[in-house]
Amino acid sequence: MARQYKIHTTQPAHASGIDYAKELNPEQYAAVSSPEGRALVIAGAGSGKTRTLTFRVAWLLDHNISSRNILLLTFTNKAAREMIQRVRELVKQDTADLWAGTFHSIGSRILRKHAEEIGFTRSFTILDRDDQKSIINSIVGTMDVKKHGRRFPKADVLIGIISLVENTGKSLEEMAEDGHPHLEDWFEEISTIYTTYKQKKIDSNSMDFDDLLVRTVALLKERPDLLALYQKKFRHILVDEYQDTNSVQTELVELLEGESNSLMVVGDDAQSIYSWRGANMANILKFPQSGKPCRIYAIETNYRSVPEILDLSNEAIRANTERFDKNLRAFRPSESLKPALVNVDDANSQAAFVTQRIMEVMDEDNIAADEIAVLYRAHFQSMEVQMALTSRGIPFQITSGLRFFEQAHIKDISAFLRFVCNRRDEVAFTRMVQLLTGIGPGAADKLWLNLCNSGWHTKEQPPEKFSSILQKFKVPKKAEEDWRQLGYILDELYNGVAFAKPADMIYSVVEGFYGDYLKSSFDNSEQRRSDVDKLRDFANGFDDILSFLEQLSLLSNTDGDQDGRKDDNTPKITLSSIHQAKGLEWKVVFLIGLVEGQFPIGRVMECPDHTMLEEERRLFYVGITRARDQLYMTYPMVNPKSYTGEYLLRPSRFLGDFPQEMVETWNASSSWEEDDEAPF
DNA sequence: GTAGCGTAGATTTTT
DNA sequence: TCTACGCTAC
Repeated sequence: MARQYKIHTTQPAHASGIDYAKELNPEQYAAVSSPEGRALVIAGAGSGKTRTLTFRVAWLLDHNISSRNILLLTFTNKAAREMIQRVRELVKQDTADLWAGTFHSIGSRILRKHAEEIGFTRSFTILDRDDQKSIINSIVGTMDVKKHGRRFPKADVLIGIISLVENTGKSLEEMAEDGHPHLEDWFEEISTIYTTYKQKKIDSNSMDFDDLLVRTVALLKERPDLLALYQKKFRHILVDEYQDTNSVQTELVELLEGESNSLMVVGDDAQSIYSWRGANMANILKFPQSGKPCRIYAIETNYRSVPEILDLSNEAIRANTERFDKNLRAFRPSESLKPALVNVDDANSQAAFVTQRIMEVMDEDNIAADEIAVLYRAHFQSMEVQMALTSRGIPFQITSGLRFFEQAHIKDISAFLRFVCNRRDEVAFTRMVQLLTGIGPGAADKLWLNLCNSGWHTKEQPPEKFSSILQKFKVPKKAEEDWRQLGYILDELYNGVAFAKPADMIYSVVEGFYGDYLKSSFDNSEQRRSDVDKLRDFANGFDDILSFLEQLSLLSNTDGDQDGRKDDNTPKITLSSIHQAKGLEWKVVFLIGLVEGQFPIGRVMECPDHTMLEEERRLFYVGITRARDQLYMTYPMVNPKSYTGEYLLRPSRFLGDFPQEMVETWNASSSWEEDDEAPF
């Protein structure tokens, strides 16, 4: 009898030991194991997009791709960090060589390396919105635009126009032709401001966010040798949230892709919500039509939401015309609990409803506070909810417009550090010296002019001590003592040879000057003081002042809570704009303020075509799909403090996009005895 | 030219 | 609620 001998046909095990076919569903597996070349992954909401991307990185590492040959582009720094973290847990391999981050941070990284070659220094400053604003305002101040009689656009508007020009690659003229109302009347002036602004950035060795993209692209285009270098490096490029890329970002990606590199883009056209920042959904819709062969993978199994919520979201987005047709299938079983459509009297009763329901859900369903979110179109809609939660003592965190790193006191302190590193940083200098009593905008400008005329900052070597430099300049009598003190502080930050450590710099500034300033200038100085201490804690993680400053300007607030302002571990309700909620999920979600004029926001109605309305609808879709188990959609019926005179509100048109039997209607009216206000 | 105070006016979304 | 601006007194 013949002997039975079995040959094991198992594949050679991956170094990581991951069984990909088992860990992933067939849709995900197909994408993860895609061969080299171009690939488009359309991953619906809650379908495990991040999981797919992290496994893709692991897969590459398992197939002998070195981590230094991978570039991972994400929408936020936080997303990049989390993905790297998960990859590291998957494969026990060093991933330090892997480049991962936002387009802006990658751009910044490349530009730092080659700054000298394009007329900047390594220590160039990154300008945030606030910095841009002061530059623009100072330019506008030198022009006389008042005499024309008509109101000249505000700095914010001007920045918006300039940014759109940079991010779309269009010229000002083209923008004007596209019917930008602000541009028509003031074309000459805006054009001058634009040119001056660009020059000012160069003079002050500074770049704004747009420069980080535009200049990177320009550098790679002008320098084929560098381009070849980076193309050789990034054999595999992965891009997350591709639906929210703008044309400059696409250009950068395609440059790096070159002829032979692999490019995988992941996204969901239904979640494209950043067109106001120049994002172009056509980038993902037309990705397969570039002429290069492209594989397309669709991931349509939703693991997040119960069918009742998922079906609603599918219906809600259907009214849009511009989209890949897809239908997400629910993995989870039905809970037979329909999403609630709640009408309330006004914003106050809306807040009362949300608060009361939150307490019930926490109590009865035993759901933790950090599993609950209140989402809205715009931050002002959350005011009443904030107050209601506060008065009931329910802890919440809000990812609001005022971001940690952009608060005045944080920016004041970083102005000192910025100036010491980049002596051409006019914004930092003028901000810093205006903190001194007796020096206002006028004196600050004059001082800067004198400094520039002395030619001091062009002398890189040997650097004189700051105190002796400052001594040469006359300041108003009132400011003389502070001025001397400023010199001493700056000497502590930079002693003529080396920079102090970031945390020590902050200490010097606070002890030497800013601590007293805080006390005398703000009524909530203790709060601000503790923010400053948090900033110092954050700085403790850095040895190098340049990378500290870079992080300071590149981290957004959603990133920041991980680093800068982690205070305690009590679970908290989340209050967030829908934009900032992208990519996140909660068991219970409240979508509030669903009325015409607020959501969709008023101005989209003026727009002749449907593109803006469709984007609002996608935003609504993103909101719905954040919910796992319970969804409450509320709409107030009156707005007593309306500025526009619209007293009666109408429910959002989006609430009519789905069959009404998909939701349960709630009438939440307040009972008088509990109300503070009498009916008369 | 600056500081301090009062009032009107405003609110989309952010790397 | 907060902020940006203009007015007034130094």
